[in-house]
Amino acid sequence: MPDTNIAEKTREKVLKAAKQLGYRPNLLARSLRMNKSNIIALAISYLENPFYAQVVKELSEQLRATDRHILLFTAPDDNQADPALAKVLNYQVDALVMSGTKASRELAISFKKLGVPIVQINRDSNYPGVSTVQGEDRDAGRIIGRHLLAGGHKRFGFVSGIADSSTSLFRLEGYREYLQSHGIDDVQIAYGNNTFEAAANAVRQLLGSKTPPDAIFCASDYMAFAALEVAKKEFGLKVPDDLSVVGFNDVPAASLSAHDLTTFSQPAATMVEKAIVLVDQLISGQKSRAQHLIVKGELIVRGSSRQAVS
Amino acid sequence: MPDTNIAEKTREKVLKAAKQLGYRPNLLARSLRMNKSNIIALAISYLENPFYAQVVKELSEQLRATDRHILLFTAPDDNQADPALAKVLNYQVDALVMSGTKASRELAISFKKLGVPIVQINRDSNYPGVSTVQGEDRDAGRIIGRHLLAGGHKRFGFVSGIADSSTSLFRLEGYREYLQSHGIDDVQIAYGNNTFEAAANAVRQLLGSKTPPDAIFCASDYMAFAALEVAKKEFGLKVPDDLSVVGFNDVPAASLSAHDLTTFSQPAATMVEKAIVLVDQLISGQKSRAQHLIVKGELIVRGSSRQAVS
DNA sequence: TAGCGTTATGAATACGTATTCAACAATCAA
DNA sequence: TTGATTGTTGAATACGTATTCATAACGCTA
Repeated sequence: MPDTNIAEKTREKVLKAAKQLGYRPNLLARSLRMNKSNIIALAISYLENPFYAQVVKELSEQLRATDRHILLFTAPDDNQADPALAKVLNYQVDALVMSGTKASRELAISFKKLGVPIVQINRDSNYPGVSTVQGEDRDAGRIIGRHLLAGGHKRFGFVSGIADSSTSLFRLEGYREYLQSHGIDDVQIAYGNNTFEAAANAVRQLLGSKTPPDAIFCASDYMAFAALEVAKKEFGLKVPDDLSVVGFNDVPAASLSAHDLTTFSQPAATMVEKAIVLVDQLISGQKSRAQHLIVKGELIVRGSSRQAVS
Repeated sequence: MPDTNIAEKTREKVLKAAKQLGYRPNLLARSLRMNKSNIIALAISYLENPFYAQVVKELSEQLRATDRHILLFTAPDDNQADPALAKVLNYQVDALVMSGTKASRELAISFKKLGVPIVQINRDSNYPGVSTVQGEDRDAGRIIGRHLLAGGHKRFGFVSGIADSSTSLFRLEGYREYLQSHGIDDVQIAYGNNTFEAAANAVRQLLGSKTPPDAIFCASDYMAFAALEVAKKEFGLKVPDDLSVVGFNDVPAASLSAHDLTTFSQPAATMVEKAIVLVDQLISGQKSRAQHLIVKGELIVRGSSRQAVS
């Protein structure tokens, strides 16, 4: 280990070089030489949804501690990350973190071949080399089902994200499962695709049906805001008297009295923290196989859902 | 120009190399050689404010058209971008775009020395080599002053961002100027520092005073949401009967009936578009001096402010 | 003075790309 | 056939860094 050497001379040099000559190490050259860029690619969708904005913020801030930075890729939605990511590998990034979107199997395999770990936040995956950090989707669905059933609701709706999004599917499964085991077989489903407008349309569809639900579980707070808007403004419904609305994520805005949204929490900061731990373990070779973590949350009951009468 | 050559052979090579060998050009090596990375640094604050999230999204998407990507730096607030940016220059980025934060004079000079253009979105600067894209801050302040005065208000408040933030200062100046020219000398100012909690405290301070304002102009929609929350929930005020609240940006959520916020629009997409034009002109040497652009907006009157009686 | 271990210093190499230059083959005109 | 022109190819170089290897300096002992 030839690195614990002279003190005075090195100090002199460092001082001279750094200050006097204004020396700036070229990080690109270093990366080229070291085969390590200290750059993490982040592929993300739905930045207008505060949950994902939080993910960006947290990842950037937490990564700063180790002098790493984010190369940002935005994807249109869950299934269209690949085109944006076509050239990620060319940047020699140390890892790829994805949130609100996912990699195709082919892309996952390309990454695996090159030894670049992929960690997905808030999406499932069983592709080789893809690790995940998820919330308690299925359990949360059950808990929300229980909460709504206990509130005396009769007809249940669900506003999903993109149809094949794992998070939406798991949440729906838990929801359905609980209701089914209590004699409710019918859950009306509409697709909000994680955008405000599509979610508003989905709610219009649900509430405009012959037997509109009196309880709607939305797969994200962001879509739940659209639900509240449409229900109150367009259908003149009182929340929670005529309709209960439940969201997911516990985004800060959910606690505003203007929304007062019942929701299931999913702490972005914690999820990002775990994702970074995974990235580090996978880069260092400490773990070689893909890991799958769950971050716990809890039901936050607020005014948008009718309470159980006891 | 020796680039329009053989067709068959090149095709063969490309096909062989690209597909068969899985060749991936190393963008870092290319950048090193070309002295051009196709990477734009983005320094941004307040990602929890949807306006800035929009900026990130727009910049990323618009940059994709030219195959450039964002290296992301998040700063705690207006005045603390420098530490985060300490090593930007080492990445050989082609330009630095800043929004919601600004560079120090020293940093600006470092960038100028190295020929790396800086473009600030939504912040002013007269530092050498720093271009800006701003909204109509001063005019907007005047227009909001006129709107509120016409609404019959008597006591005027202002919730500012960080004290020395140029946008807040300009907006306040226009606001004050209009009111002053109509005989109102007193504007009560409190500092919300662009965070929700600080804005809530600022509003508590304003509304808790002996002569609380009946009109509050907040320097951002995000802070205006805090104002609405505090006014309604903690002070039991009716908006706009007891208090009018006006924001700035016309963030999508402002149009929700839950907020129904009167505001002055500032289109993020357009601002980003102009910023990219500036970046391109400055990189190509088409323009050498710093440029300063204004993007127009308009007053969007909604239910959070009392209307003029005619 | 030669020999030894420690430590500093200098030169060389490689990372993967783009550019440049020289060499070479092929085509065509004289 | 020769010369000129054009097109094609290969080798060399440079970008800025980290590593490696060899050399040189130093203090000490035999």
